[in-house]
Amino acid sequence: MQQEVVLALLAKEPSYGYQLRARLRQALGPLGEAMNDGQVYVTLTRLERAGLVTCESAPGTPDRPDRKVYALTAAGQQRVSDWFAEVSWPKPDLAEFHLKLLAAAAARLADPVAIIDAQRRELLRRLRDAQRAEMAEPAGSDGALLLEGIVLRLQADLRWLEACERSWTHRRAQS
Amino acid sequence: MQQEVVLALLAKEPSYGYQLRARLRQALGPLGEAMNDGQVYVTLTRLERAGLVTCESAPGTPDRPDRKVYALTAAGQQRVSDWFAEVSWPKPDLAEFHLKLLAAAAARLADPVAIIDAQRRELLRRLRDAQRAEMAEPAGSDGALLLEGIVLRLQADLRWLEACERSWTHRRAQS
DNA sequence: CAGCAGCCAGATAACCGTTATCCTCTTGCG
DNA sequence: CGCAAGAGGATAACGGTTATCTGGCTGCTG
Repeated sequence: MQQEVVLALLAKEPSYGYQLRARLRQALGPLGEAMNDGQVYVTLTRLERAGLVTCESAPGTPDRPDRKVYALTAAGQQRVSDWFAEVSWPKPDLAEFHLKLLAAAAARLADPVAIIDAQRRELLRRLRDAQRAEMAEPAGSDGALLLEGIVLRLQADLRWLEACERSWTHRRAQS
Repeated sequence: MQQEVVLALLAKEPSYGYQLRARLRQALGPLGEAMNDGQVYVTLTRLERAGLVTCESAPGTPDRPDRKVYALTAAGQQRVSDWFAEVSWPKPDLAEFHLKLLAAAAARLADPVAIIDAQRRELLRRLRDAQRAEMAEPAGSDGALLLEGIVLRLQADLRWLEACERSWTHRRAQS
């Protein structure tokens, strides 16, 4: 999942860990902060062990410490091509929240409607944050496009929360 | 993430592995098929090791094999209450697709617009499936509510894909 | 110039979720 | 009887996340 991203970056040109991190940050915009820096190195070693990349030590400039330059193998090239050909999409993940509501009602430990309200406030907060971040990005940039997707999804989630609230207030009235 | 769900089920009443699996399946509706059966047992052993549940062997009926009945400890109760009080929401995860487009363009190994088209066809297919599954569920049921959320999200994702396509065709025209 | 903060580059380990596979025991059925 | 299917449970391999550690180099400041 993350491996393919790193492979694709290497498909453009061989590179070393820190440079890959920087390119990833730039491509993700403000969301790049959520990414873990160390994971790039973990991923690279695993890719090397899997035979998808090769590593070559390069002394670099005399003032810089040595770096390990990674490059794709033939198998790595194939993997990148396969990735581009494949369709996939993040899973629902709404299920967890849904189960939370059912469990809260069953255990009588919390009010589902109150949980929904708290969740909506949180999502509204995130929506404001995302919209503000979108405004701060230059129009038409990569980061702005990604943030637009986040905003659309948050809005869809908010509408679902309203449906949840209708359903649960109705159940509460019936019980 | 999954631990809290299992804990909350146990908060309603002590239970054993297979029963928990069945209750989870019922609560998730047709999406329950995507759940891994084995994970329930893995989660239970971890919860026991963490001191959140206790396990007691019960001989059950003479014709049934023995089962291990799990129950919440005081620490487990606390954890469930904390979970109900907490707000969280699944991460974006749009980033992976976004990086795929950038990488495809940079490496010149695939056409971003073609990737977007393929993705949209896939999402449209899933949207149809989800809507059909929603119709098959009894109206107002738990499964139907969850599927409604999936549908709303898919529609939001499709609108984002359209924005992506506009952006990328524009870039292609400029290059 | 000395010293220290801070960044570059990389490594390690713990934890968690996913998947696949294996096991025993029981029930139903031809 | 023999066998498939399901109930109930366990295990191992793999991948992603997070936190933390190490050196070496930069640049600022007193």
